[in-house]
Amino acid sequence: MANNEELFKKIISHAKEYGYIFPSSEIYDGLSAVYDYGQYGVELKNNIKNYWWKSMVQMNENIVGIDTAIFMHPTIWKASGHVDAFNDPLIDNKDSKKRYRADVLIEDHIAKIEDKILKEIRKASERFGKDFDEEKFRATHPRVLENTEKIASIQKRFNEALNQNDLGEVKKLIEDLGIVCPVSGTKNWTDVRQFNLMFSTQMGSVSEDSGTLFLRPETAQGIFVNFLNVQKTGRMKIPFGIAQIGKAFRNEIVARQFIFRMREFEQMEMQFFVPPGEELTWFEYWKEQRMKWHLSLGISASKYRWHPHEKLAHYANAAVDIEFEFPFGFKELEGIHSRTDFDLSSHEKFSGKKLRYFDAESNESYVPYVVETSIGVDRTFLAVFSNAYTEEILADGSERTVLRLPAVLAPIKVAVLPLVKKDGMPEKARLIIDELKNDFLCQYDEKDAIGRRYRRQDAIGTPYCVTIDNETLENDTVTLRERDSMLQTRVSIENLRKEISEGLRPLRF
RNA sequence: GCGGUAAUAGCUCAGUCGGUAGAGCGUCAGCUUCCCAAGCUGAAGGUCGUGGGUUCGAGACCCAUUUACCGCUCCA
Repeated sequence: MANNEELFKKIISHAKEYGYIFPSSEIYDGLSAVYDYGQYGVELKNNIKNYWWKSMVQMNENIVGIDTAIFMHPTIWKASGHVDAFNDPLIDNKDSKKRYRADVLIEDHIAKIEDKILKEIRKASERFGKDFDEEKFRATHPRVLENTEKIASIQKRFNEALNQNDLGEVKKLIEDLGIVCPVSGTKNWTDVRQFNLMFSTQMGSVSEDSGTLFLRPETAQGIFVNFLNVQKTGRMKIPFGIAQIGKAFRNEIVARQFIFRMREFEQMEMQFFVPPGEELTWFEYWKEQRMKWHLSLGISASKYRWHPHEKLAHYANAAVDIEFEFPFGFKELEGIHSRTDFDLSSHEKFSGKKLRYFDAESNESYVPYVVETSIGVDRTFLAVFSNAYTEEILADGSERTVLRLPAVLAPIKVAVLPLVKKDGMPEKARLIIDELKNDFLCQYDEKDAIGRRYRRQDAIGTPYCVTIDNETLENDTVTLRERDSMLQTRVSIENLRKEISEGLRPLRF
């Protein structure tokens, strides 16, 4: 584990040192959990997005893409459940320094009272044997009645406090109930504070007439609210999907682990609309498709695993994560959720607009069910990057740090290197770059010994180096050096583009 | 958000008892070099995270703050 921590630190500093990721606002001491992508980082990130987009929109006739605004009507977040579901009231115990969710503390307390009732029931059931009537017992036994009423009154008080956003009352409830911290055993509580996962901002230039908006915490809602627009203008027939790549914002309590959990991040989501009753079949289909996509990058299958959700979110009837083995352990990379008709139905309710699909074949109209695939761009970046980082010892005992990025995702595809900086080799190299730069992002380097230049390209993950030597000047052939194997082959300049293209082709899936 | 640790050149780090800042690597310029980093010469690069304080004098001591890491806490 200590080794992995070391490795993770090295990966982070490599990312910075080689222009992949910089801490945001670094010259002003940085901004917590916000990062900028550098000159190579942006290429890798764009390549990841492009690779995903093609796999969805280009490879599937029935999937189209959209790009919706980050600002959306505030009611959307009521409809989606984000306003209610993501306001966690938090409270700290001053002695143990432990933090709890206030609602969980109260629910635990209720559960304890519930236990007492169950104990009475068990005792009575043993006493009366098979004549025992639980319903009647619950309705008549004085102590059980008393506890049942207690639970009801706690729940009522708690719900009222939450509905009125009265956090003082929540704290008072905890104090009145005599709830103690399970660790310190004391009642020395801080005030209850609301933690809202969504960032808010003001629309309108004058503060008095401005309305509060949220920065979207997920891109999915932009798809749902455009369901009809896309379906009608694209003449889409169910089943069909809408894909989107875009930024989302969440006010995480603790945002750590580099770019794994950032406050501003980017998602690649696809919502697939299906007839009611077929959602679990499609859920299985997309599970399989998405795993194939990951494996097509050539990363070892052992780095991935499934994580089925036991506790489902308010909108889902099936959910599974694809987890990746990051240097800090297996963590969620992508989620595949069967979201039912929750979102579209909810938007029907809140907007008053019908969000239905008329199926001409079956002659019926229904609210489609949705299967979602949702993957983090930044997490995929981190997965690919951390998996690629390799320190190896070569046969001659020397060390090499190489980014074994999937070639299709590598920022620079080809480095063109004159073996020496004379005899017309630099000029020849420039001509070759002109040949290649339409198809591949190229880099020219003539500084330092050739070996050092190879290592520099290894460090940024360039899959191919083309080297111009004396022979090149005689017969128009160059050496093509492959990053991972370090093997060189002699290739004629006119075949270069073809050779490189083949090496950049991803595995089919 | 709480507790602990840390912050010196692009990177990794040294800096003695408090006396005006150093190395290696990297970068840049030039030389050399026909294929896998560490040949040669030269140069640039630091108000020591930031703000206060103690002191004749602070990179070092004290306080605050920011950021990162570790442990809690939270995570649709």
